[in-house]
Amino acid sequence: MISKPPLEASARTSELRSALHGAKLFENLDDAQIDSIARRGRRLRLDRGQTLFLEGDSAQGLYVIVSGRLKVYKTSARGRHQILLLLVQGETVGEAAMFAGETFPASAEAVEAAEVFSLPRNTFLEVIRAEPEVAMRLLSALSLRMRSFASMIEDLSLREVSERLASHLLRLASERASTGTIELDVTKAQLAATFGTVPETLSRAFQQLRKIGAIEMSGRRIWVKDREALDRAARGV
Amino acid sequence: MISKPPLEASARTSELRSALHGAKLFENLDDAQIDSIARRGRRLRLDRGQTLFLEGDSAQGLYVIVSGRLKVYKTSARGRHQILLLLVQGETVGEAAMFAGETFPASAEAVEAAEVFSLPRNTFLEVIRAEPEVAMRLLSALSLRMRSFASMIEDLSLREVSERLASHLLRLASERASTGTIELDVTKAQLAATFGTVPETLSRAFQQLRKIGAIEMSGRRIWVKDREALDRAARGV
DNA sequence: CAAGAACCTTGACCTACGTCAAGTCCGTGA
DNA sequence: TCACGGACTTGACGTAGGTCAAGGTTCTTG
Repeated sequence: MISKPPLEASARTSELRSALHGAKLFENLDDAQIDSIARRGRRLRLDRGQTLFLEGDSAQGLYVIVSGRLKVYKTSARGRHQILLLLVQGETVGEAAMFAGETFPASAEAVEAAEVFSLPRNTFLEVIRAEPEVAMRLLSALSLRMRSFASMIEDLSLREVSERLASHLLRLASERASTGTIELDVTKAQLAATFGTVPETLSRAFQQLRKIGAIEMSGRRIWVKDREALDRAARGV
Repeated sequence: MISKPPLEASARTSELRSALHGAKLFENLDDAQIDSIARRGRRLRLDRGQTLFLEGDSAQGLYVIVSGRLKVYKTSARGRHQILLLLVQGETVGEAAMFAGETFPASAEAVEAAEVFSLPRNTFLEVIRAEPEVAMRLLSALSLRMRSFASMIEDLSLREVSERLASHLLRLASERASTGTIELDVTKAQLAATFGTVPETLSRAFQQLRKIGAIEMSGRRIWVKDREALDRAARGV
């Protein structure tokens, strides 16, 4: 890092600034504030598969994803995984651990090479106290996350795997307001772990949706052939 | 209500004040502030089984439990229930809906006769803006709830019913720092719904723990006979 | 106190889904 | 070009746990 020429370093600094600006949490801060935050934290590079923290680690502060992707997950005694969150650029993790308890309730690792910005607990608490707007944004970020956790609980407890899959595909199809084509951006093993299941079962759920004519599939590319049917499958009808 | 003598009414007002004071959210506010809040909200009485709100209802504001108990739950298409939260005096519900989305993501009803205090959205937002400390407490309340949701997800996805039950009993046993006797304060049907299962399965899980000598049971009273065994059962060994 | 109505348990049965074991089909790198 | 590993699929199988039905026990309430 030290050996890199200044120009490169400055390019990367501005990349960091824009990433912090891009974080919903800091959206309303001005350049001076962003700079001050940027100066007070550290950057970390993570290779694919590298761990950011493990469940039970003491929580040092807040992490902002600058680039790449991370998963936050729980592991069972028998080695299965449940993904709680998939984080992309601009998202944050570790906020909750700062306000409740001293340790992380789950583990985090990079699913592809990533760069994260880590802000010490106290610095972040200062920012919150100085900028009520940041606190408000944090409240809404936590609230959204709670909502998504609540629906994961609902899914795990009350809905079948193929219903969860169908819902997920419908959401993707509408988000990417697309031609009816979806390109998965995660491996199916990861997708399975976000649904609380295993690759084999996910695979069978895909076949099930194919059999009723709701989708066609090739690799990670999926075509929605019959939205009505997909909708019915999502509702368990 | 109108027919009640003034003395009664004033007694009930002070009961409300002390309930608001008892709410972690408002702990640090002084009497004048509490009074101002008390004046700006409404009281609601709920009979056992009565609904406070349904999933999808538009979120009016914040509710503080003054007395009694409520459950917050999701319902499946097939009529099963998953309890997300059991709320007692001093706890609040509806905060998250105020910051994320317009509607409640789950339903709430009284599991025993209850009284709740309802504070309009805008009033609560004013309080938060005026009192950063309230925002901080709200952040920690949401963080704690997130943590508990995360562990529900873990339980549902990665642990068996008897493991969840054993953990739950261990927690109760240590909280009530007791003689090894636990008195359940919910019906077993409700307990089942908090574990994401049905009464029949919960009943069998109890028998399983009894069979290994971990507990003895009579009605809602449970004796922990072998803490070691219960601990092993909780960890799935 | 009687009579419901909840609540709880038990047995028989069924199914969704996890596990184990073989594949197949890539893409990458020597 | 081959081979190796990772991603994905498919089949066979076992089981946790959901459903249905029946019966017992404990609370409510007239």
